Amino acid sequence: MMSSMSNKIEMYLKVMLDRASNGVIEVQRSELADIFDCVPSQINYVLGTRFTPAHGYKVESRRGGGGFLRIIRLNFEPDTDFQHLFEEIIGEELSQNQGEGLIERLFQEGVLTKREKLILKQICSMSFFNRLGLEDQEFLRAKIIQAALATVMREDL
Amino acid sequence: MMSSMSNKIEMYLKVMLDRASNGVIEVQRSELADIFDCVPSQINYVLGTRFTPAHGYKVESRRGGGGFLRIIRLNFEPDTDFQHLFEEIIGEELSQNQGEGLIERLFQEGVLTKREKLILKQICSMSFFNRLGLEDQEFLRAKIIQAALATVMREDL
DNA sequence: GATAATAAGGTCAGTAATGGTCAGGGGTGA
DNA sequence: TCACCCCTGACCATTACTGACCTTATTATC
Repeated sequence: MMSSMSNKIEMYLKVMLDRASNGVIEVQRSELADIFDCVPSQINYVLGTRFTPAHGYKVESRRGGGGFLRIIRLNFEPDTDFQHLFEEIIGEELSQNQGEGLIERLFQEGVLTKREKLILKQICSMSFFNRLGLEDQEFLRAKIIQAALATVMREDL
Repeated sequence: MMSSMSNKIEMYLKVMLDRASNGVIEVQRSELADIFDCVPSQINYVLGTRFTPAHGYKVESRRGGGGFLRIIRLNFEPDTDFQHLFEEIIGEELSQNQGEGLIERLFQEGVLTKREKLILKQICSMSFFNRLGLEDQEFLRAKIIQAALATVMREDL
């Protein structure tokens, strides 16, 4: 059930982003918290767990009077970002949440098919990972996505 | 002889699955335990003994607030090659050669696309594996192929 | 200008709400 | 007796939510 408050807030923001022509929206944290009847810091929780760079979003903000949150959907330029992603983001370590976010994003961008997305998500969430230390888990996730990307990037397919 | 509680829970879930249009249901463990007046862990027992890939089902879950169990029916009949395949590789360990052979076979049988085959081979030959002991390596390979196979057989794809 | 008041948003530790695991007890039939 | 289910409960792991306290920007006042 996708019905936790965090999920609702996430969907609400994504609908707003879809409606915005340029993939950028600005909202006020306190106003959003009012709409969903939650504490303001819950908004930060949602942003921190669902709108990270790995998920394909960037968040900017400003405090004080006239403050705001600006959520930017990063657009994916296949020719440049693909290579960039492969080399830089994925060389690091990925939490499960970030890994799934990245896989989902690659699907949204048409890089992976739905089946491939589900296979990779499944592999990245295998219980086997629990045997490993946290660092190894995150490294392995990164390597798995990297391996998949390396294959998908091949030109002879 | 009275049907055991596990049998009742099993039937209940299978009726729900029949009613669901796409062979997928989501339930809450604690809610189900409440309905049958049993401890929550009994639900895990039922899932672990009756809803495995070898039985033609796959279970995904999420912990924490808003958590759930998702039961997915797989798209193959009992007593077919696929069932035997699952039984074969469950709990087994696969050398790199065996792993690649199995992946190749699944491709030949039309279960995996060419891209999926290459992705899985790439993953199974990652250098990361060298950090692990031989036993872990082989176990991980088996788990990866199981995960991919179970995913690809989902009814809702 | 300098300063105080006001109006945002940020952080983090703690609590609540889920599901997972495992060792063990209790039947039941061969 | 022994093997095999079924069932339980204590303890663990993960995700969601809250509130107290902190930082920064703008605006009003002197």
